[in-house]
Amino acid sequence: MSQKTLNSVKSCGTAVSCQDCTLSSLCLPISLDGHDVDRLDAIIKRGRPFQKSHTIWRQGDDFQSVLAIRSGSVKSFVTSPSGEEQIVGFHFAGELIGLNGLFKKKYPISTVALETTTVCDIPYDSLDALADDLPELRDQILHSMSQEISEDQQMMLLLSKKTSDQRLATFLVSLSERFHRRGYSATRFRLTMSRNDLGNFLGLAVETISRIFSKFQQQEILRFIDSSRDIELLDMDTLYELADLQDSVQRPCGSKSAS
Amino acid sequence: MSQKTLNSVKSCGTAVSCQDCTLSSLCLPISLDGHDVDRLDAIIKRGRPFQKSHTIWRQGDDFQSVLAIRSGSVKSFVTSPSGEEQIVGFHFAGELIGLNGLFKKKYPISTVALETTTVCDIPYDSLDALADDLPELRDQILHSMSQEISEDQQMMLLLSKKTSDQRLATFLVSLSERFHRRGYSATRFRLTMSRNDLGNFLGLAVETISRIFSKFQQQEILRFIDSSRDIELLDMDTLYELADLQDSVQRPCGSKSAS
DNA sequence: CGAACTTTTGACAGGCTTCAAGACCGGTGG
DNA sequence: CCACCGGTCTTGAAGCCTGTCAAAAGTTCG
Repeated sequence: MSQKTLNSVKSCGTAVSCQDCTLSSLCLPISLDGHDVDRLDAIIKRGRPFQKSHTIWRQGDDFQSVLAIRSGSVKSFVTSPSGEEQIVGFHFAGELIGLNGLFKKKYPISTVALETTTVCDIPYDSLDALADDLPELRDQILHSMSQEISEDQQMMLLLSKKTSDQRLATFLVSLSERFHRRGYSATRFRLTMSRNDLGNFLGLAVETISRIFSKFQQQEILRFIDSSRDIELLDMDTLYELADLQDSVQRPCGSKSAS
Repeated sequence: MSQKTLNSVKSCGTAVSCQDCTLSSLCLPISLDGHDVDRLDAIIKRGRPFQKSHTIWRQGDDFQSVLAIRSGSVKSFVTSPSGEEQIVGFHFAGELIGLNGLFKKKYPISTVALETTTVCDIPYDSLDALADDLPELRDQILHSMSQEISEDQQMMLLLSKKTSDQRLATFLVSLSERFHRRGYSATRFRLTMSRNDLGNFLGLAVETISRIFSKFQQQEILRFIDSSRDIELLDMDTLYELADLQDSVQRPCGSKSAS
């Protein structure tokens, strides 16, 4: 295994500083000079890991801080008054969560750990004060929120217009690109969420997810390795064709067969 | 008609200033003192109205400005590579559009006028410069984007989990609250979008929309006045029950029958 | 007043959900 | 080490909600 595997954030013990953190270029890719990083470093708290299924915050909780995920993964969901839940996103190492709580000072969504997950805690008060002085940080926050809006709108298109096959293909391709961008394999990774979560997120029944995975395996579009959670994507061309995705960045693995 | 009607923005000729505009409290509800309003006023351009079906900007166009809608209404949609369109929002007088273009400096969605529509044009360069000095304006922008995220996530829940009846009820209740908040009638308004647009937005076929409207009329939940675009909501209780909405603000018209 | 478009209504079909049952998996304790 | 147990995942059969196709009725506007 020459590829680094997920969830192995190098030397991220409680004592490590932002400057030394392997995620620094991911979680806050802003052009802070040494002094600024120190200031950010000073306000960040590093707590103990969250266990699988732990609720990190609940919809309606008072907004306290933004979290940078250092390892592990989480799901975020909204709950309707009648109790129906809709997963609106999965987040992995190197991603920032909780930003949209700063409007109304309450978290608008619940967030739960999908596996053992470690985070950096950035208390809002300090972040707010720091942002006043740092235009780059403000831009970074705007950037994150803007991107979230675009992603959510792509999800609306998916939920409104795509067939079940296309939905699953879109999801896999998106995950693939996301992992690739962070330096992990684009074709082989672990699905840390259950089939249930996947179905919920994609607007499909669990059984449908399962059936499509079976079909995709038959068609040799993908395969599972050992468990039903470790996946290898075999036919990216077909997946991309099905996904009909906005060219987010660029196809990570090879060019399309013809072009 | 004691109620003011939609699209009648009092004395909003090309010469009116922000200070005198009847929308000022809506489009930029920020605590600017007189001097600041003058500065904002100076950078705003008031163009001629857009005609129905006019494309205000297209997905991928260079980001130039944010628009405040003074009268009329628009639809915004994303387009997938294969050409499928998904309407992601409708916007009415007093609302700000185009904000999420400031990430990537391109508009991520297309926007088209649903009827004759007038706007105030706020060029980005000047807005950006102004925002540097005005924390309130920055907060307002963050606030808008944060709200958009929450709304989009509610739409994901709708598209993923709700039946066609619930979707239409949710839409009507949302519109009702939106109009009410802006001082218009909560029970009687004009649907400026076509059944087609409505179906597209709600993830349903045009025919389904039409059928549900017919059913709702039979059940005396609503009725149409003169045309198929002018609607009156008769049974808000049933609509709210169907909608299963997050208590956005508060029921505008009367309390629920029991409580 | 007619052409083009929007809206409505009906009949039918299909994709996905629901219901049900069995297989598989991971963790625990004897 | 292996049997057991709860949960997850898979697979099959049946049914329903909504989409599709088709045509008529209504609306808009030159």
